[in-house]
Amino acid sequence: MAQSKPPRARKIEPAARKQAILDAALTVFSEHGFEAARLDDIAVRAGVAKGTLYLYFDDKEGLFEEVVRSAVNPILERLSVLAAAPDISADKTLAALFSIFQKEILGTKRKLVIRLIIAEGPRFPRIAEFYYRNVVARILPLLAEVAERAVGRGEFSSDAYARYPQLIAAPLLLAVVWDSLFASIRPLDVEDFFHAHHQALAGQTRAAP
Amino acid sequence: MAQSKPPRARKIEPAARKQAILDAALTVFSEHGFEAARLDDIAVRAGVAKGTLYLYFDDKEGLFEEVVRSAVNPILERLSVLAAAPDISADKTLAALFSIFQKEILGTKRKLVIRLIIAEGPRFPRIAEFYYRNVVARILPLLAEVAERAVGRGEFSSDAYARYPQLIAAPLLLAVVWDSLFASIRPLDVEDFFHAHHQALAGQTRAAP
Amino acid sequence: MAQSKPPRARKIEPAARKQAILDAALTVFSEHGFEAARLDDIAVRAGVAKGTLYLYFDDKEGLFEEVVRSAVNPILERLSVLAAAPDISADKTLAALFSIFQKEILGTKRKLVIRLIIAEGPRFPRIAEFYYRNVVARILPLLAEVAERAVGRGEFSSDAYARYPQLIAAPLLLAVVWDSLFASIRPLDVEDFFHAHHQALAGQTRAAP
Amino acid sequence: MAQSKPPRARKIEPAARKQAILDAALTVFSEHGFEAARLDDIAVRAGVAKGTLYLYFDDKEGLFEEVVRSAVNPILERLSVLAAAPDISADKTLAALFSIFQKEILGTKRKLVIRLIIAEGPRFPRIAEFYYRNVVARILPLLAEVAERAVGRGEFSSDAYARYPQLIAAPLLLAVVWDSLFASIRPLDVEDFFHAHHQALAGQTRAAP
DNA sequence: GATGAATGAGGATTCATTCAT
DNA sequence: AATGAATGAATCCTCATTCAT
Repeated sequence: MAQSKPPRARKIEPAARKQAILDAALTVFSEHGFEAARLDDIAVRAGVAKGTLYLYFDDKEGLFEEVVRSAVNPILERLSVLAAAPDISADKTLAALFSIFQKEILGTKRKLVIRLIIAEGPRFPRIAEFYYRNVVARILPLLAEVAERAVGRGEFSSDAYARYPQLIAAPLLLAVVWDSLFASIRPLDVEDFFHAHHQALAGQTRAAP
Repeated sequence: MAQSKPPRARKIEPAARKQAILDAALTVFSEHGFEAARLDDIAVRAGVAKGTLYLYFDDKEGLFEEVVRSAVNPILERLSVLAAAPDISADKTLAALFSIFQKEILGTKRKLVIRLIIAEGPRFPRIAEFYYRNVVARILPLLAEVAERAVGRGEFSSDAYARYPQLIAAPLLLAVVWDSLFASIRPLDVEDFFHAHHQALAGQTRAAP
Repeated sequence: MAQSKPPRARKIEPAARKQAILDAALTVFSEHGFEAARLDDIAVRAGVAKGTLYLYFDDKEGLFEEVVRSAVNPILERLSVLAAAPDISADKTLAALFSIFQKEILGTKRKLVIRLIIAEGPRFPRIAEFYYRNVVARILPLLAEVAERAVGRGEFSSDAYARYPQLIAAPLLLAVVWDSLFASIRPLDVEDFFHAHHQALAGQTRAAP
Repeated sequence: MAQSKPPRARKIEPAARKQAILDAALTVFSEHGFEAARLDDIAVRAGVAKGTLYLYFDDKEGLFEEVVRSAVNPILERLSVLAAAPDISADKTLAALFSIFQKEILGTKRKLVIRLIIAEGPRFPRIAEFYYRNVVARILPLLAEVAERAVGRGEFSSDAYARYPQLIAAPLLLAVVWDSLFASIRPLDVEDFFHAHHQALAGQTRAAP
């Protein structure tokens, strides 16, 4: 009866397995929120046993925090692209910003992360702080700088944008929230919306048709 | 040390009792989210027994929905004030809007409701729709009208605000979210922020100091 | 504004009110069993407030016991009729027994009491004992006496009935149980069933058609 | 005095564990009825944790139904034995029937199931129907057949038993009910009782002593 | 006496976490 | 390392009972 062991499923890279769990967790946390999310669902969706989760993460909270952290990383990378080319016109920078945001955030599951942070942030101060330090505190100065130059060149209609770059980002936030709450009631044409925002920033008026 | 139980609460106006429960529920739901909120906590905070909650509400969901509905009502009332005086200048209308928002929303627990809706809306479509129909769908046309007139009079720098009144509201949303997430890390001077937003809308630049 | 008090609902006899409660309780206990029966339902059905139940009965158990006791009383009365005329033929006595049982028990809510006793008796030993002393211990000797005379006269096919009068009563019990469990699946023609039982007791065979 | 928790139960055959739960549940349901039975008690008696019950059964109702079904199965098996030998005399068949009933039902916890069905059947129509289809509807034709042959051979005193085989079974039911209600007040000598029933069926009279 | 709002103990069920395999 | 059966703390909800009116 000597028989070699059945060909065991190809060894899965631990890193890949961890990523599979994070992906599954992002989906489930987004759908149900932190409390209502069930580790069982995450395990099933990731194709692992429930106990396996604990080999990669301390507990439900730890998993949640890593979900957010890991989903934020790609955002950081895109930011550095913007940051690396600060000399181009405000026009181009904004176009890039909106385009990146639309393709890399609204068009992916990462928009779920933003809603997760808004929804669960107050109960996870570490998450809120992490997000502030790594995203908010890095993008706002960038936007402020762009706005300052734009004001100097007359590209922006008001220097308020330089003092409060949040004004530039606010419609992006609104788009995310609108999409999660009202998409099925009244969809938002994000591209046109961002375009209008861009016009407003520049103080332009659309040519009469 | 036998201490007699506290005497049963004297006759309390049922409406007052219901309101006490709603107040307590708003606080607890806001602090913990729908799932993590414990009815026990709500009961204690409202000064009633657990079972009493069920005399006033069907179940946890029913209580949650009424919390949102009842907190939205005052907003509706303030809106009708704005709606009733549409002929004044955009300047004054915006000033009133920002003032009302700051005093009646950000300055009260009602800001918690907005965050609750963002956080739990996707899992309570009825809530999201209720909020859309009763608040969003009523305030946006109002803002659009103000913007249109303002554009006609040259008060606004771009007609984009007339097409997308969400652009006027977006900073208000950001203020709520910022307050709930980052207030302790970096507070936002809301008054100044709204003032800057007002300037941006008008395409004005602050006079050099 | 001197006005005589509104004509208050005619004072209800306390006895009548108590009976109304007992009637309602019998129905509800029968439908749901002791544990699952809700005092709220009983109160509503009796047309009184929940607290009123406690003016007439100690608690749920006390109410249950009185329901059974009071429903058993009429049975006792009918028994004494049978007992009072012991000299008639077994034939007539049995006919009277079956008729009474059918009309006064199976045809009324009292059949529910028998099932209640079977169902709840083990948890209410006082009830079981009460029923034994007041019904079983009184009817069985009666049946035994009838059987003895019937055997003497050759009216019964076996003296086993005199030793175990339960054999005479067993089909009555079966009829009650069958009715409560299987009536909707396969109804039992009780009249014919009792007639057959009567024949069996007498050792008779139905004439070929 | 810190005492370590008892070591988690060693690997137990799942089937055995399920059976242990069913056994415990039968006992507890019988003692208290469906509603009053506490799952806690069942779990403790079965030597498992509360949550473990839900690994094997959907909920309290599901557990209850399986208790009945699984306790009925052995009855069915005994029935098939009787059914397999239909050619022997009525005398022997009845003797076997009474003997099986006494040993396998009255002598075991299965008698509790019969009372459970009587007590809870009306609120569990599925249970009542299951019992009717699998036990009642199978045993009655068997008894009818036995009775018919017995009548033909002159072994039974009346053909009523062939028309209503329930008359043969009624004393068995009575024995179960008597045992559960009156055993402690006045025990029933079941063996003698069944013997008397047998005599009555045959129309025999006990020889004078 | 009657009422019914209020109470709070009790129990079914869920699910994060553990650990023997 | 991976599994998933087992655990039991936690929580929603019910309902018998009380008591101020």
